[in-house]
This record gives sequence, C-alpha cells and structure tokens, in this order.
Amino acid sequence: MNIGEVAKDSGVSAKMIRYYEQTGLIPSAGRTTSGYRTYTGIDVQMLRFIRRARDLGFQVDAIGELLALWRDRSRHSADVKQLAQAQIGRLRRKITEMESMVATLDHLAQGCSGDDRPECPILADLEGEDSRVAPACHSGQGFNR
Amino acid sequence: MNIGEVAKDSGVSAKMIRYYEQTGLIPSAGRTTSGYRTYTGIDVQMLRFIRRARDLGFQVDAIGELLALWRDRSRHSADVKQLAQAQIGRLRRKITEMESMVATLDHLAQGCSGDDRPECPILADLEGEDSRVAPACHSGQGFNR
DNA sequence: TATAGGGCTTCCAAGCGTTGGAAGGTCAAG
DNA sequence: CTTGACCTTCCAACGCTTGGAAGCCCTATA
Repeated sequence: MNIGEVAKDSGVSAKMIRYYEQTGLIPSAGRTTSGYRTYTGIDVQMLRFIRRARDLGFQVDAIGELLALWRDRSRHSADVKQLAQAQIGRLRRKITEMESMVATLDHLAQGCSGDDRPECPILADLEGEDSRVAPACHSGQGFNR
Repeated sequence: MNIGEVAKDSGVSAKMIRYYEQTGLIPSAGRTTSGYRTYTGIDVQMLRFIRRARDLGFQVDAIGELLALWRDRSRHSADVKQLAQAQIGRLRRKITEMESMVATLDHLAQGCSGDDRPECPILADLEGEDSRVAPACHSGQGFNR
C-alpha cells in the first residue's frame, strides 16, 4: 500500500504519517526501489490507533506510551489504565478552567445592556475594575486541538 | 517606564509585550535616544486589559477587536456583548467536546481491570473495536492554552 | 573613573500538531 | 508518449510563549 491509500483507510493524512515517522512515533516505513513508502494492514491499524487516541485528546508523547503498551504482549493493564486516568485528569482540569471562564464571561455579559450605549461592564472588568468575578485561573501546560 | 517595569505591573512578560507590538496588537512604544522602549500608565492599563482577556480565553485577534471597542468612546455595548457571547460559545463547544472525551475514557477505564494482566478494553477500543462508546467528535479550530 | 551588574536591544530557535506549497520524480492508463 | 494522479523532499506558516546569544546602556559602588 502507498501512503495515500493508508491515509484514506486510517483517517490520518499523508502529511501527518510522514511527520509521525519523522518524529519517531511510528517506525520508518519500508520503501520501494523508487523511494515510495510501503505499508501493510498492521500499519493502518496502528495509524487508526493513533487517530483514535488523538480524538480522545491524548498528546503525541502520551500516544507513544500507549503504542508501546499496545505492542507489548506482556503489558499490565494497570499501566494502560493509569495513562487513561492521567488523561481524564488533564481533561477535567482543563474543563474546570474553561467553565470558570464561561461563568465569568456569562456574568459579565448578563450585566451588559447590549444596546447602542457605550457603557459596558465587560470592558470595565477587562480594564481592571477590582470587582473581579472569578479568579480566572490561568494555568498549566498547553492543550491540543 | 521601561519595559521591565511595565511587564511586572501588567503581568505580561517583556517578551510578549515586544511580540504584541511586533504583531500590531498594541501600538509601537516610544523610544529613548538610546533605543529603550518607554511606556506610560495607559500602556500598563492596556496590557492588563490584554492579560485579563487572555485569561478569559480570548484569542489575540479577538482581543484586537476588544481593544478597538475599548478605545472607541462611541462604541455600542452590543458589539462588546456579542464578542463575549461568541467567546462563551467557543468555550462551551470545546467543553462539550472534552466532556465527551472524558465520558468515553471514563467508561473504558472502568472496564479495565487495572492489574497485571495484559487484557485491556482501553487498548482494544483504541485499536478499532467497533464497540465505540462515544463518537468522540473531533473538531474545529485549535484552541489556546 | 573604572568596573560590575542588571536591564535593555535585536535576532534566531524551539515547542505543539497540522496544513500548505513548490519543485521534481514515478506510476498508471490512454 | 503524454497526461494526470501520485509520490518524494524541503521550507514555511499558523498561535502563543519561552529560551538563548550577542551586544549596548545605565547606575551604583569601590
């Protein structure tokens, strides 16, 4: 299989497949004499795995760990579970943070008349009124997608 | 005021202040004869505004719009409110998406024994078992922080 | 006044994950 | 043999932030 077909079958773009190879997330593909990358059904499976993990918000380095466990026949399911729970924790933290942003914004927006007058509590708050609504935890490491 | 002091007062790093100037989010600062950027209290206020907006999850281009309204004495509060509500919408969409990820992961993790055996429904799902739990909406444009 | 230290300047690079394009080689069908 | 779809590599950008290096400026102290 060429890269295009694998891309279609796995849902991972050809660009990304090359990138994953380059960064070492996936092993280097075989090559035809003319230099084309060649793939098998196992590769499609692996790329689907990656895509699915990304859809669940895993970062690439965490996916690397998942892949290692996936390949390891003697893995302990506890290790997989731990990675999943770490991801759940990251997601929950991020959700909490964003919910606090929504709460703040919502409160401000409700106080705003939303007409043609210039007075606006939203701007007033941003400007630094000390009547802060929520502490707006700004925070930790970046997040994907 | 030099850039370092403004950075401290506003909570925006000197690096970022230069970056914001470079990208046109804020106007170019004045310079001393020796090339140092000079700032006033108004600049501190503007940078605090920016920082606060970023804490609320606004992207830089949206902050540009907010700043324009902030400077515009004849603005309509409706315009500000609309920006805030758009941001609320973006946050809510993202939250929903992440909640669905959490739900899926949580379900999978609960089905995982988490001991030293290799069998693991989490990996099985990632591998592409068609017993998908949640459709895991993968989605829209990237998100900051 | 000389010197040390801190602050300032610029430029360049990396990080995340993904996409786009350009320039060129390869494969299939017509 | 030509055409068009596919593949290759390399380079760049997106948004936001941080880091470093090289070099100039300012101030205080010895």
